[in-house]
Amino acid sequence: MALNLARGLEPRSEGLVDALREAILTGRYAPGTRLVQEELAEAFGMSRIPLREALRRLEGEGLVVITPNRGAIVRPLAPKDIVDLYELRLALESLALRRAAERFADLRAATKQRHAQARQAIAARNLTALFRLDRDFHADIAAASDNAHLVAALGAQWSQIMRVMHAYFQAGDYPVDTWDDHEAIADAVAHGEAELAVERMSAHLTGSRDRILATLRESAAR
Amino acid sequence: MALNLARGLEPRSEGLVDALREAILTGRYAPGTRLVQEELAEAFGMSRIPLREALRRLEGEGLVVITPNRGAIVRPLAPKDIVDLYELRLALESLALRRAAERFADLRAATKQRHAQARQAIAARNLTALFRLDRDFHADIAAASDNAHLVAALGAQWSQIMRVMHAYFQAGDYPVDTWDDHEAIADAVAHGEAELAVERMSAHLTGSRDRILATLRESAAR
DNA sequence: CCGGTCTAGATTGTATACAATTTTACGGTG
DNA sequence: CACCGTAAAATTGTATACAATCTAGACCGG
Repeated sequence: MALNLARGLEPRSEGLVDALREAILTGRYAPGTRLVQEELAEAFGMSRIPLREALRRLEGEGLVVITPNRGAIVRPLAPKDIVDLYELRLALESLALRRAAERFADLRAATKQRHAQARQAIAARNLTALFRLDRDFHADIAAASDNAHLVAALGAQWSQIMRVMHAYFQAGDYPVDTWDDHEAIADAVAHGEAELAVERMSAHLTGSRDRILATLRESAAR
Repeated sequence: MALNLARGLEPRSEGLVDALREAILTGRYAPGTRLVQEELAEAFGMSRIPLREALRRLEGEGLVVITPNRGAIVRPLAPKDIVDLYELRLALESLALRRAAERFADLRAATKQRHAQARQAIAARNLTALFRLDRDFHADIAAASDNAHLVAALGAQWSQIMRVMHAYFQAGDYPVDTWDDHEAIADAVAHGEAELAVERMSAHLTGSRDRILATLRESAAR
């Protein structure tokens, strides 16, 4: 009975959903990629039954599109999707910021720490770490809203955006001033200045969105 | 060549997801209800394989909670969930209204027509029809926003609220002034007065939310 | 009576096998 | 060469069977 703890005790499909989601979010399965059941089942070392269940789960999350009798693909994302997603996201983040500012949530220390870690990650060209640090900031704000459904909605939105970024970004593309923006937003929240925080978030997201759109156009042109 | 529109030709799990979702949304399976696979498979006339896939799909949509080796239940909803959902919903509806007002979307005729149909439904004590008419108004606004992701987010939110209402409402509980509110909102949108529309929506939703919370408390007390 | 085993039944998890459908490859025809 | 039918291969859909796990109740010692 060696390492049965990691996998042996829980159903196969449990870890599988996370593994598949991770692979889709990190772009290992890029938008539009066909997900052939037997290949995946082989790759993850199980039969097609739990695999199919995992695909249905991800279909429900909006990460996968399943067409009857024709199989599953990673949900494609058009430029219009990016625009729509960011529009939606600003509304969600604004709500989160207002709720966080109401209770004077103080994320300044954590944000500052992430800023330092980000410098290291940039030096090391560690794109994955940068994404994670970025996500953590926004997740902290969402959590500070104390609204589980808002957290879920923001999480779903982040997943979609993340897929494009991982698919088309290089380490150099990551905007340097991200972390300054974050600190400015955390400051406003800590002082209870919700509308200032929202304004800063709006600028932050617009910049981020336009950079993604530009990168997407570049990739399409090549 | 041949049109494969026929229902009989598509996989069993397709119609199944819709049937199960419908049953959950209409409260036939109320929040907290255990969903035993063999029972359901029997009821829908198929084996557990497609049924399990449907449950996973609904899990991804947030309507069902699956615990490993212990089965699925209809996701429970606490009063706090209602509050959070309405807070989220107002943010989403506001965004939709602003986008709809930008393009002076004119929903007045459709809204007026639904008002008339609602009168009949009230007279006939047809609660299901009332819910559908209510949903159609909000779905129209969402559609007018021309943002597919916003539509999806609003749809998910509506599903959650709908479950509580179906579970605890009687026909008499449905607020009469709903349809006047809708017409007032449609008027503001048609005139491009976004902020007025938002203000009216806010009042509309607050009233709706408080009525649900009151009904919920009543049910709990009994 | 209380709290703790322990076993039988109920229920979930998944591999296998096969049916249904789509895709691909191919040879004939104009 | 393009255009079809058509059969083979690939792929998806699902029923069955069995293993793994949980649940409920009987039983027992305290």
